[in-house]
Amino acid sequence: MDTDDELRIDAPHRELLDQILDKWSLSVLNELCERPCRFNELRRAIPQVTQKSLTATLRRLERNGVVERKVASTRPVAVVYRITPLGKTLRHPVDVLLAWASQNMPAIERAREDFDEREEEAHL
Amino acid sequence: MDTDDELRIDAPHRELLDQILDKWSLSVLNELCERPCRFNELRRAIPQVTQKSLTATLRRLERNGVVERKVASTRPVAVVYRITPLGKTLRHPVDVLLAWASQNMPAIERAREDFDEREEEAHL
DNA sequence: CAGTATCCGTCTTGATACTG
DNA sequence: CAGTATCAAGACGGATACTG
Repeated sequence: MDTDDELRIDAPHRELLDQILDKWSLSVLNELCERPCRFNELRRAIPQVTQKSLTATLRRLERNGVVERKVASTRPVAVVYRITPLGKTLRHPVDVLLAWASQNMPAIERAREDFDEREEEAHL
Repeated sequence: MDTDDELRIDAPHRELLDQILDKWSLSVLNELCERPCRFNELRRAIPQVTQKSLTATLRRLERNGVVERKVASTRPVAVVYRITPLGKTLRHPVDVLLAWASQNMPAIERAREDFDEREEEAHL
C-alpha cells in the first residue's frame, strides 16, 4: 500500500537534506542570499563557526550546486562565494520551515517544560 | 543593518530543526501521520532503525510536543504513539522541503558529477 | 511487548600549526 | 587571504544482551 501522498523519505532525500540543512549551511546560505562574500567575511558574519567547518560547509554546498566559488588570481588570492540560481530556489522552502519554527516555538517550549516536569516527577 | 527579510538562524531555531529534522524523525513522522502506531509497528515500518535510535527519536519528538505517547496498563503493556495537532502542522513545511528536493534532485546530481569531475582533473 | 544497559567503532568537532 | 594538515576529545550509531 503506497497510496501515501507525499511524505516519502528515501535515502537520497535524507542525504540531500543532511547536506543542505546541516548545522552551518542555513547560516551560510543566509549570508550569501544577501550578498556574495569572501571567506573571512563569512567567518566574521558567523563567528561561532571554525574555519575548518566553514570550509567543509562551503565545499558541500558547492558540490551540491547551491553555492559557487570564484577565485581571482590576484596577489594574494581573493575567493568569492555567491549563491547560485539553484541555491536561490532553496530560499522558499527554508523560509517556510523557519516560519513554522518561529510560529510554533512558544508551543514547543511549553511542551518541553511539561515533558521535563513530568520526567522529574517520575524520578522522585 | 538588519533589514533582512526572514532567513535568520539563531541558536534556538537551529536546535529545533536539529531535533525535528534528524535522521529518523521524518520517517517516524511520516508513519504517524498515517495512523497511530505501536513501538514495534514503527520498527517494522522503518526497518533500518535500531530500537535504540527509535526510542531516542520518539522521546525527542515527544519532548518537542509533536508526538504523543500513551501507555495502556494491560498485560503486557501496550504503548501507542500518535501525532499531535502541533505535529500535524509540521507536515506542510516538510512537504514543501521534500517537493523542493524531488524537483531539484536531478540538477543537484548533475552539479555533484560536475564537481567530482573537476576535482579529479585537478588532482591529476 | 517495549523498552534499558553496555560496549565499541566511527564520525564530527575543535584547537593548533603550517602554507602559497 | 584562504585555506590544508594533524591530532585529540566527544557525540553518535549499531550490535548485543537483559528486564518488567
